[in-house]
Amino acid sequence: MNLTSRYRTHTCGQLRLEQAHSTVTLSGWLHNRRDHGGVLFIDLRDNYGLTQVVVRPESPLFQTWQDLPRETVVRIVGEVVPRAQGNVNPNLPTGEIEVIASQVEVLGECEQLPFQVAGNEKTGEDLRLTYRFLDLRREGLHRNIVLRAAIIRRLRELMTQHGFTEFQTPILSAPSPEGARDFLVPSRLHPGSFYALPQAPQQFKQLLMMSGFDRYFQIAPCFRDEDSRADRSPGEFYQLDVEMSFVEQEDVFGVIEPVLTELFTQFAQGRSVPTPFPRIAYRDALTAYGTDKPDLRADVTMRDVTQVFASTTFRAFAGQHVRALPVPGCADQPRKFFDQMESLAKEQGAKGLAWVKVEPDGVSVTGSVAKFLSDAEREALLAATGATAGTGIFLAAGDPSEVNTWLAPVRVEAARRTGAFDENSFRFCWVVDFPMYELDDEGKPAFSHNPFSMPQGGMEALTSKDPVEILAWQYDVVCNGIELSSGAIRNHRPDIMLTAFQIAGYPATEVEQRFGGMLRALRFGAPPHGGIAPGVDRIVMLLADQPNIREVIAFPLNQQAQDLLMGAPAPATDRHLQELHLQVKLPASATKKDPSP
RNA sequence: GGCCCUGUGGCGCAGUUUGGUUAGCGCGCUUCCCUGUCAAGGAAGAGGUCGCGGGUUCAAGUCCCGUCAGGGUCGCCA
Repeated sequence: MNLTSRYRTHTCGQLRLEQAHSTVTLSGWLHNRRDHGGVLFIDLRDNYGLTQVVVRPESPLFQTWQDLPRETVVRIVGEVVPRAQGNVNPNLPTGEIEVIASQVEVLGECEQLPFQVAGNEKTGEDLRLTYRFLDLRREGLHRNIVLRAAIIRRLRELMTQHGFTEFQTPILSAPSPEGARDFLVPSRLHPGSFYALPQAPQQFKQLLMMSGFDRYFQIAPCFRDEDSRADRSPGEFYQLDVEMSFVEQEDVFGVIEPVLTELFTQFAQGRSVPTPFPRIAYRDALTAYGTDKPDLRADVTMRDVTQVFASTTFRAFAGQHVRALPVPGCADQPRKFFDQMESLAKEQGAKGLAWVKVEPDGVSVTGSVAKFLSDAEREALLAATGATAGTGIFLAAGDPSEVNTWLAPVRVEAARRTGAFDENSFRFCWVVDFPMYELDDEGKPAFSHNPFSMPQGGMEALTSKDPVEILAWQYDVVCNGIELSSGAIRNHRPDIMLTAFQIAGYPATEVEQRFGGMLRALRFGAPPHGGIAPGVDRIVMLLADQPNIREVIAFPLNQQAQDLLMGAPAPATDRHLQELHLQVKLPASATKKDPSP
């Protein structure tokens, strides 16, 4: 690798004692200046590191250097000298040397900064996004983006080693039949018609399996017009899109689990990656963790204790589904702890959160609902939860579709507070056995997740079972409570697909009309196949230990899906609209901000 | 679309609960001092219609109403 040019003989992270007494040229940004009056220290920064440049008052450059604002881009020529004993900076790779500058040339001037690049001062995110190029110079974000590149490079290597071939699939494509909102692109050649940006290359990768390529992968851009979250960027994201022919569910796991394990171990920086990944059935995940993306770092689980309160006289629990969350080690937790857990549950929509604490005798309990429990209920509750002295038990009662959700954040936070939480590991799991159908508002079966998944049991299950009892060959891989990916063994049999859609209320004619391309391909010799698509941004977010996905994306949109730096989206010019045969009709809400006189 | 939090010099924050003299602090910026710092140190200084509009009051950064903006979250994300 040769990085030298007129502008530099070395990078700012390169010089060591062995280059001492040689003349070098460096270019970079003026990171920081320490002016001692009689001696001036400059930190020069580039992508590779920092080098200390020294200027003395007898130098003709002294005044120039004193006047240069931070973040000015300069080229310097100087002599590398070893630092005196005691002046070595052990925190800096280049800390054993410094450069005595003899020439300086300003390559790029810098105006007053909106925020400081040096250091780790907090800054509002909208300002950071407006000046993203400055933000990206800062150490933390810069490092995240470099890490992202290293992770993606390693993913390519690992996938190639496993026999996968990398593809590119269209960006201008057809609207997705199901799912999130599409981004549409108007067609100039076909007035009134639109392309859609792909929400995922789902159909293309299946078609590639039918084309005989056997193992496909792509670092695939995906576009969804949905609202953002801390772990979900609005508009666009990347996924490691994978598809394999002649496989069953365990064969997909057998490839992806080693890839994720190897990737995470390499970049884990001391954190452990326990294997094998546990397989948790969807229904069990809801019961034990209150969510289908459990954070296994929290070492406590919920229990269904509806039976304990089957004949209770306590009105809040009577006739309800009751879930218990036993949390050991609560003996010393103050009342405030329990109150805070209750507010967590309330944020999820719970009306309240009951709790009791087992006293040192291991038998009696105190707490918000202690006086409402009969002796029999108390004993049954302790037995059902395995609670012993000092265990706090949180209790939520209500509709089965809601109670789990209320306790989910309590489970994680209570574990964190009581030390039953493993901060230093990546805890993966496979969530499996998703239901194929669920009942909609009118009580009719509807696809609960992916309509193109193969039902477990195939045609026989579809024709003989109650739809809500049918499971799909569909799975998620979850790490530390973050859903990295969904995946499935696909339905490659047209007859089974038509029957599956029929159960969800779609007549064959409609399926033929909407998914004709896919059905046609299935009729010309489709291999059994399946795949998965872990989110690249979320992987980087986990490995960079960032709570927000925008910290691992160079140029993310803000929550309103705007690019504050480039000014997108923006109104189209009249010429654009004319070429595309479009007229803009603004909603009332968009015009009221600018009332005409 | 709903809910929660936030909005005070260039940047980050305190002050708002309980209205009351000149709105504080840190960083940055300007000027000066300083020959070994690496978050350099010291002295002085500039910089604010407290997001915007309306209201209550003798008096509003502080209370009330509305509105805008940013973040989080629910819906949504097959």
